[in-house]
Amino acid sequence: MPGTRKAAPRTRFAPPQEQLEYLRKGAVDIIRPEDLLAKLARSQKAGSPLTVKVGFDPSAPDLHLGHTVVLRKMKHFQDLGHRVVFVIGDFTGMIGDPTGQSKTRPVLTREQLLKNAETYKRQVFKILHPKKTVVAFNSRWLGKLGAAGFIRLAAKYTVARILERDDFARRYKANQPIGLHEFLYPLAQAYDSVALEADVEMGGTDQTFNLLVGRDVMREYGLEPQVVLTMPLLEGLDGIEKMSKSLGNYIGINEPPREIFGKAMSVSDALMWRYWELCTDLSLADIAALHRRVEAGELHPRQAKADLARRIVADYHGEKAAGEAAAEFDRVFARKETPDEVREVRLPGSPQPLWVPKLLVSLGLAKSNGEARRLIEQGGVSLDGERVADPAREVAAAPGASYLVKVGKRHFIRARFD
RNA sequence: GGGGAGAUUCCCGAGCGGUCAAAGGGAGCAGACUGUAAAUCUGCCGCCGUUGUGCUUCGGAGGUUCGAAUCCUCCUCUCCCCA
Repeated sequence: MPGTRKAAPRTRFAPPQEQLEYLRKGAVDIIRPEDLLAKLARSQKAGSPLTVKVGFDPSAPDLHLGHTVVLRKMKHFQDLGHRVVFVIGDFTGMIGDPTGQSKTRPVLTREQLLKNAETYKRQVFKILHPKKTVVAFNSRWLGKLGAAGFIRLAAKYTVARILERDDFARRYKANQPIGLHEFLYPLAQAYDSVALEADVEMGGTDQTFNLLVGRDVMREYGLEPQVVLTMPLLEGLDGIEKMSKSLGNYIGINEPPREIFGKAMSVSDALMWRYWELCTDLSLADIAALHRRVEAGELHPRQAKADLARRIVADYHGEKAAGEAAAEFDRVFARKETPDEVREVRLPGSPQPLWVPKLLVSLGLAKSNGEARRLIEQGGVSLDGERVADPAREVAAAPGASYLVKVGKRHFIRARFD
């Protein structure tokens, strides 16, 4: 939508070349660097910022470390004085990004949307500058497009070009279904760039195709193509798949400090360097130095990892919480003691004794009596620090009774009977 | 519109009338080891407190059979080839 761009007060910008170097750090690819340089130069001359756009899916407002890789780069743009637009894809969310097989998504109500947007903001502003960030919903312009407008948009691209997208190509070859509407996703996203007259669009490397379509479509609408900047995808805790909520290999930035710490500690030694690089602000040179010290045996890898975990927690919960999480971790795992704070669950008391598997199920530590039983048989359950050996074991459940239940290495719950 | 192939437990994938709660792999969980891990090894991995000639599951609904994931009919969905 032309005219969206507000006339910003003249700002002083760093030399274009310097800005480019700063933005390059950590980026996988910039298409094309010379275009970016030209835009930066023009922006500096005019004293007006570039518009940098990044889109986010509205249905999953729980941000994890993987998202922060791009967010950090957005912040770099803000640091340089540019205008960052955080696009919430409420319209495109109806389609669902074809990246990976997405299931049919529920259409969100207006209320849910606003709620999700709030959740987003709360998390995103742990990294981005609140005042320097524009939040926009893409239904604002895509919703107005109408059927005719959409057809005009679709006419600007060809099936063959869409099929170039490796995700589509792969599915097509593998005889897997591709919904027609999925073809529209990249186009709708591209139209966001048209509406915002984006100078730069950023995303993970898996977004490369979508981002490039943006360039083509902008050209079709007579606009200067955006520069595309891609950031690496952070591997999840398993070190293989990309971090994602559905794979369960993520660290959510809203998770409690000790969860974040524990999860960060669980990454492999090799992967830890990747996290240092993509999830902290430590410079590449400093990370390399750290790496050398570990290689030389001067620094124990565990220590390096603990420092990493601590930094990550500190970013989202502050230094104090990070220190506590570290101490807690040490206590529970290194010294195998009980955490100082254990979640307490209240259960209705009864004069009848309670079968331990049932106790585990009502505490949510097992899905069925059978599973609970197996856990006991495998020696994974202890009560008040004592391993439960007998799956038939019963326990008094009179009001006032209380047990410290431990399942596996790190699930502690205090059960208290009322 | 015509012809063909297919839908199996979280995922991939075997099974093709009983011996199937269903091979194998992956994921997950527990135990051992450790530096928290990773790697490795071991065990578990539908439900049921009496573990059984028990119950529920193999896209959906019926049917054949003493007996069906396996055969038949219809339906839904997917893919391929032809038009």
